[in-house]
Order: sequence, then C-alpha cells, then structure tokens
Amino acid sequence: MPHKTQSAGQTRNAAATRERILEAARRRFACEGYDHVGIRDIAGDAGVDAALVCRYFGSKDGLLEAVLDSGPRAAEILEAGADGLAAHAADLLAEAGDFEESKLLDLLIMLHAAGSPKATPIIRESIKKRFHDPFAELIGGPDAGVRVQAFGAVVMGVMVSRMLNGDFPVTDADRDRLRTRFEAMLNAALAR
Amino acid sequence: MPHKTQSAGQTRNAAATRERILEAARRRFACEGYDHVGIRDIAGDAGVDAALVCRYFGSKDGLLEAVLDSGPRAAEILEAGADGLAAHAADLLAEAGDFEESKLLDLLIMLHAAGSPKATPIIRESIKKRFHDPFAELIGGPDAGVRVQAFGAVVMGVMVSRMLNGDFPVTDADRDRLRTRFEAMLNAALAR
DNA sequence: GCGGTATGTCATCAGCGGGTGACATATCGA
DNA sequence: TCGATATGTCACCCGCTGATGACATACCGC
Repeated sequence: MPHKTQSAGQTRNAAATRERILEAARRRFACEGYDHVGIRDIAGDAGVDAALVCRYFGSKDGLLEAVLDSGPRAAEILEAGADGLAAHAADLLAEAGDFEESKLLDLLIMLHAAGSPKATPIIRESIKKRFHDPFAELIGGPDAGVRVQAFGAVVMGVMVSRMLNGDFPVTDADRDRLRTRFEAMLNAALAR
Repeated sequence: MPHKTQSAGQTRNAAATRERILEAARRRFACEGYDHVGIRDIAGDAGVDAALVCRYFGSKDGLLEAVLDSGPRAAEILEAGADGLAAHAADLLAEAGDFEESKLLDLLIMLHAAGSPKATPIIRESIKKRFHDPFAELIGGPDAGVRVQAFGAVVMGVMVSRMLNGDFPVTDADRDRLRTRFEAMLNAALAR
C-alpha cells in the first residue's frame, strides 16, 4: 500500500473542499491568530492534506486573503442604519461569551493578525474595503473618515481589552450598564 | 584562533550588558512584536551572543517579563492626576509620528504581543499590576474597575487603529480636532 | 603573578513551518 | 471501456528559532 487513499470511497468535490478549508481557516485564524496556526492545522481540520491548501491558495497569505474576501461584508455585520449604529455595535460588544461565535468574527481575525508583518497589508486593505469605506459612506457628513476610524478604534479596543482581560464577570444589570457605556463611547467617536 | 574574543579589549560588565539587552529587547518588541523578533536579533542589537540572553533571562518569555517589569510604571506615564487624565491621554494619542518614541512604548509592546499564547499571561499580569490596579485606585469611585477597562480599551483601540491605518495625515488644526474627539471618547469611558 | 570564578562565545540539537514536485486515484467525456 | 484530467496524498527540502553544553577569556581576591 504505497499511498493512502482518501479514507475509502470519499467523493471528490473541489468547490466543497475549498469551502471546508476556508471555514477551517476562518475558525483557526479567529481563535488562535494568523501566526500561530500552521497550514497543517487547518488542513487537518478540513480533513485534507496540507499540500492541497498550498495548491488551492498559493500560500498562507493567499489563504488569509481568501478568507477575508469570502467573509460577510462589514456592512452586513452592522445592518442597522446610520442611526442605530452605535446602539447595535454596543449590543454586540457587550454580549456575553467570547466573540468567536459572534458576527464580529472577521474583526477578530484582523485583530489577531494585526501584528504580523506579512498579514498587515492584507488586513489593511480588507478593513478599508469592507469596513472603512462603506461605513464612511453610511454615516456621511464632514470628517466621515476620521469619525469612522475613531468608531473602529473603540470597537477594536473593546475587543482587545476583552482578549487581554477576559470577559467581564458581571450580572445582567452590570452588563447592561456596560452596554450603555459602550454606546456613549461610540457616540463620542461618531459625533460631528 | 579557535574562538573569537569579544572585539578586542572590551570590558566586561554584567549589569551594563543586561541593561543593553533589555533596552534592545524593548525596542524590538515594541516595533516588531514579540513573535517576530528572534533572540538572535536582540542579541545582535546588544552586541552580544544569543546564548547569553538565554543565560541571563532563562527564556524568551523571561526576557519579556523582565522588559515589562523594568519599564516605567503606567502611573508615571500618565502622571496627570485623576482630573487631567483624559486630556493628557488624548494628547499622547493625538501626537504626530509613531508611538515608538513616545511614552506609550510599553503599551505598544503589550499590544503587539497580545496575540501570542505564550505572552498573553505575562501581558495580562503586567497590565493588571502596572495599569489597571493603580489607575482604578487613582480615579476611585463606583465601578472603577470597569471604567478603567473602558479607558484602556479606547487607548488600545486608537493605537491599533493607527497600527492598521497608519498615522492620520492631517494638518495641525485637524490634529487638534482629533485630540478633542479622543478626549470625549475617553471621558465617556471614565464617566460615572 | 596566579588561580578561581564570572562573563561571553561557539557549535549544535531538535522541532516547526511554509512550500514543492512526484506520485496515486477518482471522475468524466468520448 | 478507456484515457485524460482534476483532485488528493506523500515525502522531502530548507530556513528559522529557542535552547543547551562545552569551551574560551577577562576580571578579582590573594
């Protein structure tokens, strides 16, 4: 038996396999960060050989790019209009549990990968295309760019803070006060 | 010549060497991030063999810990009293140029290292000891812990945003308006 | 001066991670 | 049915990194 076949009569389907790889990569990148996940890990999760990942996506960078491109656009994440923006974002940020199940998954990926020199340009472009530009258009008005950037800073900052300090161990009432505080911070960021 | 001596009549001084290593590590960790700096890089900057770094600090983790412990305490960074806290922090955040020369250097180290599984516990403890606890005592009042955490979130968030989006290319007037906005966000975080 | 110790260097190991080319086999059109 | 091609696997390379133990040499007490 010179080569091991793919676990007996497994069907072959490039598109589905590609999707499995992307999904596995998304989870891993979000939970553990770009640098600390190996291609072999992702391939293992997807039930596939590591070489295949390289063939499909060229390189690990290419994989990250594909993951970000395939993710939900930021505009869908915060589907509330310009008015409810701060409130909706505050809801998401004050939710219990970690962010790994939330709509902020892609932001988590970017946050984790922010320190990596190879990933930074990819992140930067994705943030601009999927977050900064559409949000700036959504809120409009003077200084839209700066205001969106400040808004993003608060969102990112809360996520970092939770990464570092762990979830706030609070009651529901506490959590609601937290939500209110977040909303105030976000509104301060967005204010004209 | 079996071994290369230390560049001729170099004097030996353990304390000074230790300090050089710490300083080199601080710069590297801040600029490039814990994971992306090798012991050899740091040793090279300090003009020393890599093995020596391991002997002095045990491991790379130990080195990070030593760097953070030797840094200026957060209480010195923001030496303004509880009143001017937000204003002073806003000044630092709105400064031109990168943070690598600023008083926020140690925060930059923590930010860069935040994604590393090995570094996270060290960062977490250092933040608590050098930032969270003293600041909470400084501002006092109800929910001091939560308010400080929100404050830290804004600071970290602005730094992340600048890491990702680059410095804001603005005029002095723009920068001042930015400073004002930061101050408002920080005050929202600190509000009782 | 001399010997012991502190300080510093070298050589090397073992593991990991990304990437590549040869090989195997399922799938599908003719 | 048969051969071509797409899909997947294996074996391997290479460079890098953290860490260790043997070795060299400056320094300091006597």
